[in-house]
Amino acid sequence: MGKSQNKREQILEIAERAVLAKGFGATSIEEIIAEAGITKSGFFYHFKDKNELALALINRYIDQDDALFDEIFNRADELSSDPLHSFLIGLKLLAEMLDNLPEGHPGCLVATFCYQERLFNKDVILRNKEGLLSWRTRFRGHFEKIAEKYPARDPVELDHLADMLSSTIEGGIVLSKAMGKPKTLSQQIMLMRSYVRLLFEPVPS
Amino acid sequence: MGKSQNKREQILEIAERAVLAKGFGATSIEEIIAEAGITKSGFFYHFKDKNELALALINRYIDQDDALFDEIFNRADELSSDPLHSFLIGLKLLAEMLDNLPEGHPGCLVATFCYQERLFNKDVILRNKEGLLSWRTRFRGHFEKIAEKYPARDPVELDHLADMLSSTIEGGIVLSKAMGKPKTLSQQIMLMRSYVRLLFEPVPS
DNA sequence: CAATTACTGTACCGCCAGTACAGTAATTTT
DNA sequence: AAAATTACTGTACTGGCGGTACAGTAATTG
Repeated sequence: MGKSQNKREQILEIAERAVLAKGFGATSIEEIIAEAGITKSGFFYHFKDKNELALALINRYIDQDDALFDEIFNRADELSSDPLHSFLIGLKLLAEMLDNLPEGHPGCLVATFCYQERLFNKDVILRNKEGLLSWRTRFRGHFEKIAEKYPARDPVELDHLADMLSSTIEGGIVLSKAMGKPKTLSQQIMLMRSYVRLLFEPVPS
Repeated sequence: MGKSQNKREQILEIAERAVLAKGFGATSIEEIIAEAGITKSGFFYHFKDKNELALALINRYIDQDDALFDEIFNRADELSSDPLHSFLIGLKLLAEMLDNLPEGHPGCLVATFCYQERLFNKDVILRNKEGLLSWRTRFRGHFEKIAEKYPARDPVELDHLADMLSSTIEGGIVLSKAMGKPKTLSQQIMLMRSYVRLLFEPVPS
């Protein structure tokens, strides 16, 4: 290879930060290449147009998030073999991890992209949707095992419950960012955890 | 007055739709004036720059949302004088109302703006934050009355619980838009309703 | 030694935000 | 009836950006 090989990765990092702070349309290629120290030709060597950058950004984001959820819930499974308590531990680990980000959560690309859908082609929109669906499948798996062992105190659809975690994270990020309070996100996750406990944990009779 | 008087309002309507579909930075003044049938000078007569448009948009959005919450929760108060049941009715009315929007919720300006903060000046950011804080105060009022009468089954902060409704709405809108399923939003609100019931409603011993 | 990778450099087009300022038709105030 | 205000139109310009095109090049790989 020519030189760095990681210039592409650097572009993605810079672009993600800029897109989360200003939106995709307002992020200029010029500012990205200025910060990355490359020329415009260098950028268009890696991405044939801005939409290809968007696709690479969302793919990267979803892959990273998947890896993070794997790590957290695998760790939780090591700490308890009970599906309910393992999931509750996972939510706590998630909340703690998010609380330890000094600047708060930087923002979710899925959320920004859904608020700028007119800017993207079908591939990007589809990948965004797939990310959400994969998280639904993942979390639904947890709730299926929980509901098998513990009867729910209120009849709820497991798909909706699975979506609730994605929704809580998305909503929590919006409140955190808009109010300038990083802790808000973890507080919302802990509230959802409280709901899961009330819904499934047997009353200590 | 010159002619229409409502051109300003028309600009705001067109701009809001465009901003929710493409982001603020990607919404050009040219397209707004083209759709409104005015000239660029006409636009700059009403708003001295794009930031003033942003401020007018967020003010309008928050005012409309406040009016909507007033209507729904006043109506709920007419249907039950009990604070818990009145709030549960309000959540149901809200979910039903959102379900009856044929195209789904168009999106929340507070959410888009928080994902594009670098584009706005302090006034806009502040107004965005104030909107969220006013909803916290509003919903906290409901939870205070509920908690006074019914002991919570889990020790939770009322501010967090109040934020949970804003968070549920924001998260639900993101999922609805990204997945192309308008019903997701009302489903999430009904899940929050289920939580409030489990948290406060006495068990029928 | 040839091909590939990862770029640089130069030059250009058309669109858009924003500025400036002069003009005007209708309405309201005095 | 005259003056002022409101709500615009019209024209003309600057500078920045997305995107295209294409030629060149230094390092690495097969």
